[in-house]
Amino acid sequence: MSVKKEIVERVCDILAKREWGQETVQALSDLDLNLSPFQINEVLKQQKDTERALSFFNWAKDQRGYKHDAHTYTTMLGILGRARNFEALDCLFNEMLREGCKPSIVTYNRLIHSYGRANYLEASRNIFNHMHTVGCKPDRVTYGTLIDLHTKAGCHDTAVGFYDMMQQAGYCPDTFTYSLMIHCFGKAGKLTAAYRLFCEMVDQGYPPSLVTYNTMIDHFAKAGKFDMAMKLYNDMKEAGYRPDQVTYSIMMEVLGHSGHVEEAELVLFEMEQAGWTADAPIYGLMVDLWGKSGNAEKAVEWFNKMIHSGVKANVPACNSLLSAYLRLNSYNAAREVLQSMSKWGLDPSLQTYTLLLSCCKGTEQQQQIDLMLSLKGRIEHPAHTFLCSFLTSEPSDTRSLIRHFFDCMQFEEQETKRGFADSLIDFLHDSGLKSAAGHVWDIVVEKSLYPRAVTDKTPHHWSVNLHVMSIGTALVALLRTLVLFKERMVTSGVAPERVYIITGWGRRSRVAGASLVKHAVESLLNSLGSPFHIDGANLGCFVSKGKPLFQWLTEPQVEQVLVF
DNA sequence: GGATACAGTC
Repeated sequence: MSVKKEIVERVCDILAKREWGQETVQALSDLDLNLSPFQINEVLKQQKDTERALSFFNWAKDQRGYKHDAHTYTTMLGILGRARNFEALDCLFNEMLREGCKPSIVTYNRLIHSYGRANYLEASRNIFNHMHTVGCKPDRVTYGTLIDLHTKAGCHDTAVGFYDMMQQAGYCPDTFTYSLMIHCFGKAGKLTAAYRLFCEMVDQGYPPSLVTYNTMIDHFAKAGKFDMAMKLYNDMKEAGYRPDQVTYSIMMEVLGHSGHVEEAELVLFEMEQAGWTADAPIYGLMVDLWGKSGNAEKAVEWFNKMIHSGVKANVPACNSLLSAYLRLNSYNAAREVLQSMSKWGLDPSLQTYTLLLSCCKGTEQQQQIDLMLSLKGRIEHPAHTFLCSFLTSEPSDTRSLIRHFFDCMQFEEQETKRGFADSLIDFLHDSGLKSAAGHVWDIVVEKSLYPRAVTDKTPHHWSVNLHVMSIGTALVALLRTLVLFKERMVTSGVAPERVYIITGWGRRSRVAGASLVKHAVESLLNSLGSPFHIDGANLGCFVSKGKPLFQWLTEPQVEQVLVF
């Protein structure tokens, strides 16, 4: 081992031994070394604990003749970003500038990533714009990071915008960026565009990576195009890739969701034969698949298999098991899952609470309601505190309460927050608390949790997309959006040519052709005598023209329904 | 020497 490497290891050992303190400082100075920024950086990279990393970083700063460089600052900024300590991160970045250390492209890329992963997307875009003003030219990684962040937030159009910008800036897409965009189009439901890019990358001489194959296979499979998924799976093997855990997970999920959970089990065994070991997420997937198929015995069997194989249960796996029991109204078993979680030191997540909330619906037996409430009350999650204060608050306080709660949930994934919001709105709507449900909808729109729900295809075509929502959320969203459309028409004085209400026709529901959302929307529209109708081949889409729509919206009995 | 992607709770 080189002397340089040995020094780095000795420093790491000292740091790992104890909490940062006087003893650490003494031990470091006993080494009597003049560490270079390179070595400091190597040490920093190995630090898992943010506080310790920062103490070491500050200690280094005080060493005689030492000065941090762009690499060490960047690494430290990355560590703070990962810990979501933005106060310290801003402070350190300012210090970097003050010290005359010029941020590099990597520094900016890390900042963009740090803010974006914490859902501060606007801050990410501001940094991107700031780069231009200081003459730092964004590179492929910058664009790739922004594409990924916006894809994850569901802002697919913005992601495409960054892809176009990247090409205008003179960068051709590479394997990495192609994979990102294929994922983006797939997530946006544009399978054809995704596959077109896949073919384009091959034509351009960029070989698809294992990740590209996995992504494309997943999107084909989720869209029900199993022949294409299978073809790519074979192509992938022909290209010399061996399926990895992700490939196997994708296959298992597809099989499970199309009613072939036993085949999914076989894939897991095949995966083990191929030398991979099942981890908590893979076991969790089996628990989930059996649970969703209504077989709680098999779900718990796999859960126990996980424990016995020495894999520690994680929160998602527990949620899957909990969900399996709740689905069958087995509240005592559900309670035991919650107790086990607490015993294992696993904190219930927002999803745990969402599951319990979704179960509070459609129950008329007082005994079941009581059981549910006792389960929910057991959970120490901010969501429970929020819901309790929300249900008892003065109407004038509700909006600020909701806003504050979602502010506290800043770091949760969009999808998770959307799931909670959906259950909450559905629950409130179902309980007859329409006005409260409307407030929640307004705030989640304000927080961009449904970036694709209300869109304008062109200035003359407006649409609202309800097809992934629960019934209650879809109805609340529809009424609120109609109010919005009406206000737009009033202020602009212009009526759009077409207005679309997209409900889906049930492709995603268990029984094809039976969309509960569509039926609920249809009855509401019919009961109010609306001008919306099914037009053309899309059975899940209601259409109307702007002018008759405006007239209808101003009818007194309609206005009455819209005010809540 | 420092930075980016795929599956898995709903």
